[in-house]
Amino acid sequence: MIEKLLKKDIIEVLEDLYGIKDYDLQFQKTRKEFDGDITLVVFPFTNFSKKSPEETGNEIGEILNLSDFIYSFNVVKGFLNLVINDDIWLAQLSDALKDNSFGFINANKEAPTYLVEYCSPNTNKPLHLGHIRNNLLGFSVAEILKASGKNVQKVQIINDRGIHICKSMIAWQEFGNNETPETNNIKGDHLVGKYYVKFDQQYKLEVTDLVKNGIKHEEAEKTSPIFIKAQEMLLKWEAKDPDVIALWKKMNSWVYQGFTQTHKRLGVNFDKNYYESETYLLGKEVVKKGLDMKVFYTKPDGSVWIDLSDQGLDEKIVLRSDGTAVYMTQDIGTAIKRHEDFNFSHMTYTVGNEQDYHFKVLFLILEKLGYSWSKNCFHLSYGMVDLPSGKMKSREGTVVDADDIMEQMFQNAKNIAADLGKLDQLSENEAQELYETVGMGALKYFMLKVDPKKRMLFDPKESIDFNGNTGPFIQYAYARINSILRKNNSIIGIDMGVNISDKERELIKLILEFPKLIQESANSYSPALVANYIFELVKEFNSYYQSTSILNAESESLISFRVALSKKIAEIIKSGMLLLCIKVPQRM
RNA sequence: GGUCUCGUAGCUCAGUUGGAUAGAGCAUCUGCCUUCUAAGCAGAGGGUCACAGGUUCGAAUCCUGUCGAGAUCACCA
Repeated sequence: MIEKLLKKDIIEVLEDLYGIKDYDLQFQKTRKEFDGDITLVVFPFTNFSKKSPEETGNEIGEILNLSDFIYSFNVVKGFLNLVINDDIWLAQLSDALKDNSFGFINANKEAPTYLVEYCSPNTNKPLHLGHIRNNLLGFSVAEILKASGKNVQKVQIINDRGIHICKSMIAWQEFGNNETPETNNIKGDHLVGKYYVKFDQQYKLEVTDLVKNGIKHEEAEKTSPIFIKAQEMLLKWEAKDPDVIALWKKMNSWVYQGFTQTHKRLGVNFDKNYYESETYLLGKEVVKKGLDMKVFYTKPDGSVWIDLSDQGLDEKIVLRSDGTAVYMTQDIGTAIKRHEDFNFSHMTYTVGNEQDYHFKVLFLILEKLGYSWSKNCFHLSYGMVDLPSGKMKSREGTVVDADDIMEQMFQNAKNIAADLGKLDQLSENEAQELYETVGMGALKYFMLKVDPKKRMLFDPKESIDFNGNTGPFIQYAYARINSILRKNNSIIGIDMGVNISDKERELIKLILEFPKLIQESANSYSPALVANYIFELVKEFNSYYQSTSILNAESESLISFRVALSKKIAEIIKSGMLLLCIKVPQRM
């Protein structure tokens, strides 16, 4: 905000002094070790001024210093450090205080619609830590986009059909003894996952047996009885066999109950679900159209392909020789359907970076088919969550289960609270709620503070931290401010004559960055920017809190100013953390 | 092998279109609760930004190459 005001003045000065027009100014925050608030980089002007960087900086500074904004200036090497007048900061803070949704832009009807897809699970096993990253990223990006003034729809596509679910179904039929979530008190998605594992075990046994009997390994993998049964079941499903469909519906409903529970605890939600069983046939029509347009071509065996070698990519199949759809076909169809459903301007797919290639191809195909909105489709490609031993592998039992880790975080929060003797003032219900808030806060912040693009490491042996750059650290600061506000919440308004300290000035500057930060994290689809910003704000506040008494300040106007400053910071912490799907406690 | 991504302190990570002496947290060590909540604060040590060139006033950031890690290149999803 301040930059905008300054910009006008500086551009004038540059034109008067050196005849420079419309130069793209480079501002940066003045580093802590120097005196000043905003720094203008003057190196680029030396070409025009024909003087040293120092002289150039001084020349510009002298004239700017006449302005009301500037209190003083200094030049170090090629950097012109500007000290802004305190009443400017106070006025800006005062404006921010009046704004109840500071930093947030409400989307009106004309605002563009952004679709955000995330989660998109298979229905044959429960969610794991990787899904937690996916869900949190997708949800958070959606919230950040909303905050930046977009209309947002959260969607997922549920991969509810195919050979994988048939494997669970067959294994349940063969070994399940009619076990249900109710009879054995097991969460539905875990129950179905159990039979998916059971299938795999049985399959391996059978393959081993066949190999012992002299059959080649490759052959054995294709002829094992249980594998054949699964394939037959898939065919029956596609033929809409009533018994198979009934079983399929029953087992999927178990899974959905489980997913709903997990999503609820995680705190994420969706505006619309797409089911692959309903969309897997979409796209075939489009392939025909694409053939007419000569975007695709047919091979002798009848399969349909696209040649992307001129874009540096390969040939890619879009329809099997038997005429059935592949993943790509469905995704083409689903994308088009979504555009019909929502007329979105942008669509984001939150999917791991192992599918980078797939989405590159998908967007290219949509473009070649003439869907101009394809250029606004974005693959939010995030890195895998790895264990110290490498990738999580369900077959090796190294998968970190989503429900387990959430429960573990709750227990950790409870234990730590007990160690710290925090239990006294709270009722049992309040205490339970607090453990949940803090435990989940630690987990979610841990996942979101890392740049989405980067792969991240999770070590199950070392539990997630509660100190330092963590969710609970931030929540604690919020609770402390709340404690102050419970004692004094009377803000008379900012006295413009109040003297502010360096720390207070730094805090005001940080507060004023919040609106821009939301826009930046929306533009870069990065909740990590929000996380790191809140951390910086809280760190600065904690230092201030420790060194400065808020309620015992020397004068009424100073108390009022400090309470107002703290309150605004608490508001930003709360609204910022909500963008990360993290709640903040009143006490902790 | 082709394509893509990544490599910053012992560990986990920041570092906005190239800018000043590369920053946090954890871990280690030293202090601070009679004062608004110590899940906190203040401080110390810890670096060849993988390596080598190049571009320029200036490079962790851009380009090229080398090494290392990962992903992907299926009539799987």
